[in-house]
Amino acid sequence: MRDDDTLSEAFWAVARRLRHRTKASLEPWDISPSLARAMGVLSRHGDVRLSVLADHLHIVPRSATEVVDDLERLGFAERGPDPTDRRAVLVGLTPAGIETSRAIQAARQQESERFFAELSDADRSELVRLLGKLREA
Amino acid sequence: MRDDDTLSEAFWAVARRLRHRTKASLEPWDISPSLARAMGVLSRHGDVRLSVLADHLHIVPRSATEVVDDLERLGFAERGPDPTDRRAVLVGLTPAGIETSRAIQAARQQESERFFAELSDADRSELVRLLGKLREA
DNA sequence: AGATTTGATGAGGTTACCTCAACATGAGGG
DNA sequence: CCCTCATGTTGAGGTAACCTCATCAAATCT
Repeated sequence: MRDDDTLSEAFWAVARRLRHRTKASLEPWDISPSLARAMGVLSRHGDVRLSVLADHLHIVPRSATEVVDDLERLGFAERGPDPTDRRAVLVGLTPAGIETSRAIQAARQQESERFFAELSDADRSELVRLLGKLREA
Repeated sequence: MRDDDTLSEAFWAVARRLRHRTKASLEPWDISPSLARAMGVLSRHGDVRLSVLADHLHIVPRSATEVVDDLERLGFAERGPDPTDRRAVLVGLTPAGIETSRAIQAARQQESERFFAELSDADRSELVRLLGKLREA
């Protein structure tokens, strides 16, 4: 009964394919997956502290500093003071960042749709259900 | 109907969890996931050329050189000449490598079983079916 | 007020890759 | 047989996306 092994193997094979597709869909903007993810978080949450951004990305704050550095360099995000705590930094998208983020999310969603379109509607919701079970701790 | 987006999100959430588990299961041997993968390939295919190992790992040959360097340093693999081509190098596991590889694979499978045990038998085969569809080009 | 905690960042490290160039060996054509 | 071209591996050097540890200022607790 070693199809559990087959299961994780199959899972990673699909993950690899999905990852390549996702990466390809970012090509028009010449932006890395990790920056795109960060922009997604910022577009969903508005101005947040750097440490909050780090939490959402599941990285340590020090690493978020670098992500924000990169986004600032690209003109997609900017730092501002937190009025309630002078140690803290609030990070938010610039107008250019908002626009780009929207475009990226649209493209990414299209890619995702195309990828999972290999499944029927019924199969897709089945997959959602199964993945939902595996997400929980 | 934008649950396609939810789908890839859910997929990555599960991937993250599975990756952490897998990594944790390697702790007793203090070996990196990439070396463990390479040992898996070597244990399945016996002595292979470095470039063949690279193919299996989906990395360029130059990177396989480094993987083999590491495995050799750990005493788990060794290089030998290819009798049919003096440019080539055959890589194989040492006895210690074979033993360790077996232990790792057992542990890894146990982890995988535990992970997917959150699903019923029926759900598991359903997931295998769905992932199978998504694997194809 | 003084001690402790917290938020961000400088310095430096790691993993797992990559490209490009060099070098030896092998294979095909004249 | 020699010459050219292709192939297998590796040296040199680079990158992305993380990490830890130390530092420093600002906030909070006692």
